[in-house]
Amino acid sequence: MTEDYRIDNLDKTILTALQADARTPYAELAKRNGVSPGTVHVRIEKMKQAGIITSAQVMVDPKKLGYQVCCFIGINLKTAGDYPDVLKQLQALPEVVEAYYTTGHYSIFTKILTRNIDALHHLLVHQIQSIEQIQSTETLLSLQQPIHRQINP
Amino acid sequence: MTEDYRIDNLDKTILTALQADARTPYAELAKRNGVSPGTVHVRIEKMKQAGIITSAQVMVDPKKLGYQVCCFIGINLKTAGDYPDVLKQLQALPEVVEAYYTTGHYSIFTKILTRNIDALHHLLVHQIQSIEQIQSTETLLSLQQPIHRQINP
DNA sequence: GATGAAAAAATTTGCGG
DNA sequence: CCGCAAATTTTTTCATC
Repeated sequence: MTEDYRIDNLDKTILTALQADARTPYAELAKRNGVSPGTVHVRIEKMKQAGIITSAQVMVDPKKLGYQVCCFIGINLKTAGDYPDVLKQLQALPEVVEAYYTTGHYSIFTKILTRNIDALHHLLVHQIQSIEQIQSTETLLSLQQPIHRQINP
Repeated sequence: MTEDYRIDNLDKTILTALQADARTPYAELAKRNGVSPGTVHVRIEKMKQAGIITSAQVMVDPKKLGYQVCCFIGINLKTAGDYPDVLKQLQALPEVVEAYYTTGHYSIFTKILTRNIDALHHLLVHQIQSIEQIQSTETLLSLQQPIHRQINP
């Protein structure tokens, strides 16, 4: 989290493996790379310190939790300066899983998960479009997500 | 990965903790919930079996790896039927970290990470717009991502 | 910096309630 | 289905190269 650090090849292979499976044993990573588990440990700690590794998260399948609908909502504000205030209100909606401040068509671009279409409708009308600083919204419904991966170190 | 499973309150608190930190010790989760580490283990295995937990991933900060630019590219196809073929070509581009098949403005909606604006320009012109089944694209540049979280179980 | 073995910690298993 | 505790595996440390 502190200093910069330029990763080498060993770091890269370790990182790639951990991006796929955060619980790959250090001994396994060590063997694959012809180094000792101690070295693997040191490298991982350095990448954490450098802020390259931000966290280890268990990933869930939203559908299996009952969140069947995925969509993007592009938002346009009445006034650009209202951005921080609107953001705060979006933050309070747990269905808003991502938000981006963007140039182009929209001021704010969000990714949304809801249990079903009714819930999306309700969220859109009663929680989002009712935010007074919002001028207009546009919804893109996702039918499928064929690509879902992390960047290659 | 096999059968359905309706999660209860204990599963929920375990899952929420692991979404934030996949390496929270089972003993810690057990203490927080007043159960034994063995029980925590059983619950986690069940959620894995049910496909609720899909993986544990180390998350990286793309900027720290030199990927300074994040954007979305909406793609329109000449013919809707070209979708599988175009997808295959997008899959081959590691900068395309997410792709969605969407209704609305675009046929395919992608999230892209590149090292800098020049790299984005190159990717757009020489790798994406040069795919012959693509009719048009629209780029939304992300300046900031103020919300980034997982769905609440 | 890296090693490798020893120490500490966490996970997994299986018996019994 | 849960808890306990033993057995196993993994992580972490540290003296040494």
